[in-house]
Amino acid sequence: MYERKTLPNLNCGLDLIGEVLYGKWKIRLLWFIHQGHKRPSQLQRRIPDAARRVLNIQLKELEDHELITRKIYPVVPPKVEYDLTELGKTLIPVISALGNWGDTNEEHLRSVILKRLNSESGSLISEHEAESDSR
Amino acid sequence: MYERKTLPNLNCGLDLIGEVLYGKWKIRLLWFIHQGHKRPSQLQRRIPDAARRVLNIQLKELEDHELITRKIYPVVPPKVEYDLTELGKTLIPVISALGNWGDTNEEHLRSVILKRLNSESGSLISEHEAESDSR
DNA sequence: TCATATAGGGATAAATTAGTCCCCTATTGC
DNA sequence: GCAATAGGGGACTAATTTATCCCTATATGA
Repeated sequence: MYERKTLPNLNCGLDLIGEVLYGKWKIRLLWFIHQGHKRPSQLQRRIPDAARRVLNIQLKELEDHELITRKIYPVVPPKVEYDLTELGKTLIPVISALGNWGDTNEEHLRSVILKRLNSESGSLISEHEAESDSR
Repeated sequence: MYERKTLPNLNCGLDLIGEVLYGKWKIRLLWFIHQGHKRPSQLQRRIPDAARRVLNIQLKELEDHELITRKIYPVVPPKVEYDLTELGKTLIPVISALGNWGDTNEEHLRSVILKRLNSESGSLISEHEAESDSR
């Protein structure tokens, strides 16, 4: 396992929430679990861009941080279910606020993000290509 | 400059906000600017753990994403001031919600974060050392 | 017998982010 | 001239996070 070389800051609330929420897929995992997609395979289907391995690791971290619980049913084939803990549930309104802000400003955000990407020279994709599926 | 090799997901609001808010110090930068610490040197004093270089880079990203503006006064020695844009201002309540959640659950979070760090084997620091300044 | 589904993990590589070092500009003050 | 102040940036390295590849186990169905 990877071993940290520097200690995280844990001074204020923002440090703390950052520590448990950073991770490319964590917020989505919490959200989908909240929506009732509790089994690993369901979550993987909802987040197809993430590698299985990575979801497992981030789920484990969420569990270690006590935002979700992991229940193993002793059946074959194996069955596992995640649920939000009480603490995890209190995070839902916050995540919801984040998502709403993003949705509200969707156009603007997509535009400035793509603008920045394109000006990075290599230009992975043009702003045009991004909208029309010309292939 | 570093050039991305994979495109970010920009499907939903959570993807979008993630794209503009990820970065170790960005949320704090927005927060402190909101509090009136507008000049680079002031921000650096408020966030001493961050390297100057890194703050500059993240400030530039926030500017590119139009969450802050950068005003240069043509004086010597140079003077620069950052301000939140209208869009940036709408993010303040969300950041505030994040911080409040972290503050509210401070004890629990610090405890589980440290527990996880310690169990990573190397044990950078003991839960004890963390609280008493025994040196 | 072989493929499928379910859940998971070790080793390793690639991508990304953060941090360090050193240098530049121009003025005021000693 | 030299130091301090204020704000930056290039080149490079280190830290961290994400992704890939491949392997385990068991029961069911074709």
